[in-house]
Amino acid sequence: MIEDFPKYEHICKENDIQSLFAKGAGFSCYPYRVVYLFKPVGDKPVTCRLLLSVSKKRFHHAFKRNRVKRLIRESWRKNKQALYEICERDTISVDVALVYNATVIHSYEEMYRKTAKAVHELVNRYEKEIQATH
RNA sequence: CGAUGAGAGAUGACUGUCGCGGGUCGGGAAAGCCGACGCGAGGAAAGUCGGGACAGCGCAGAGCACCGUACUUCCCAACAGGAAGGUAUCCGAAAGGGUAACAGCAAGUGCCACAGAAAAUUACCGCCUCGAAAGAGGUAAGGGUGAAAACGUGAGGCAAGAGCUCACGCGGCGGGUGGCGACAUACCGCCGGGGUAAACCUUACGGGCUGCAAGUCCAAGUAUAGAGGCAAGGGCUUCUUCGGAAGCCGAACGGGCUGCUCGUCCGUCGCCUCAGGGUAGGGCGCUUGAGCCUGCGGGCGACCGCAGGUCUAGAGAAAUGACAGUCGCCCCGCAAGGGGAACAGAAUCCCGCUUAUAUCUCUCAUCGCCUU
RNA sequence: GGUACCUUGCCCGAGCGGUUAGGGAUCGGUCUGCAAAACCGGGGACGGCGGUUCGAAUCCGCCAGGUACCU
Repeated sequence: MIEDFPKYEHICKENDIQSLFAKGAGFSCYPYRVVYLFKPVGDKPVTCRLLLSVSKKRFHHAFKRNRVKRLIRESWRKNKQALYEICERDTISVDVALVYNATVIHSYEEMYRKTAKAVHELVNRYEKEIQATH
């Protein structure tokens, strides 16, 4: 059970972000808008990368945006294991963007449940896509 | 002990588990590997309002424009910052304290709505003189208008009046005296003034422009804008075999000298050689500095000097977090217990200012009460 | 991160120290069988807080909100 969140799991490159939002599929799962893109692993190990977005429009103060992003990161690293299991099984990588759409800051406990739900939903959608292609 | 005012400071502590960003060390051929140690948000990190450091560009020179500052002396790298004073004004019974864009409308120009006769060389009702009257002249005390009406009060004086004269008061200029100075003045002489400079402006002093997305290096890679050489010499239109030719217009045109002018310098068509733009990626800039702490000395003070100690974030779509517990702090409750903790997140770095802030601590001043 | 600028009714938009123009929209009326057009009339605003001034939308500070540019 690995619960870390190292640098290579961040999406930083401009090109990666553009291709994720251009090609990726998405769904809403309050308080998130989830955008994801499965892609072949290439020469690197299986990786589930994450992009966070908390808009200045919804939170004017920088310390509130930081707070939300830290809570999401914390809950993501605790919940990403389910996603890794299916990726390891099919040897495929995935880029995920979580856009925070709520206008209030939830407690950590609640945030944990919401993120678990979003990851669960993402896994379900992937399984359906796999079944459809077969 | 309490109240009021001013100033200074703090911005919870510790333990465990998991996680993040830098650093150092060890292992490893290397890794998105393993391990150890240590560091990791603020007083405002904010606004970007001043001032610097630093960097690039520019800089023969002169003038103008533009911008900033504005009581004095001192401090500071510098400032629109600070200290000590002066003056004005406000609060207070007093002690004392707060506030001030605080140079000049007695240099010039402009403006002063409505009302009013008149808003600056004024004269409506008045008052006085002359005149039969119409009117002419003198005058600015009183009335009325207005935010503001040609120093205020009293006396003398006069036809009536008026700084016309005198006393006191306000103010200006010159001199004396005191103070480094702003300035003060129960001193002397001369003078009499509407307001407005956050109106133009005047005076004095100061100011190159742009900002780390500054700038610079690397690998990859080529546009033609850079450099050099040969050489050539303006612009427009038409034709063209793309070499050039013809016609017309003008004595040039374009650019640099960071807004303008003078002045001054450079370039112009084509060919060859060198060099190597933007975008995306990585490195440097990037944290040792007008640094912090302690002690001693100097100064009313801001601050300065000396000695010793110390290293205290450095990211890059951007780390500094989550959970649990214990002890402090505040609130509710007799108690068990329950609840709460403001404003707010570094982005090149400093010094200030401004704005947002819960709670606590300390110092000083004044007043009140109690005890000795 | 840095640098310039803007804010006047529901919307657009003049105003540069002296009662905040005008147009569109809206509401009421006239006209019409009803509406549109036309005509008449009404309500409604200087982003906020201070300062200068007799007087501030205007001049000067400080906040708030918004826009553009630099990569």
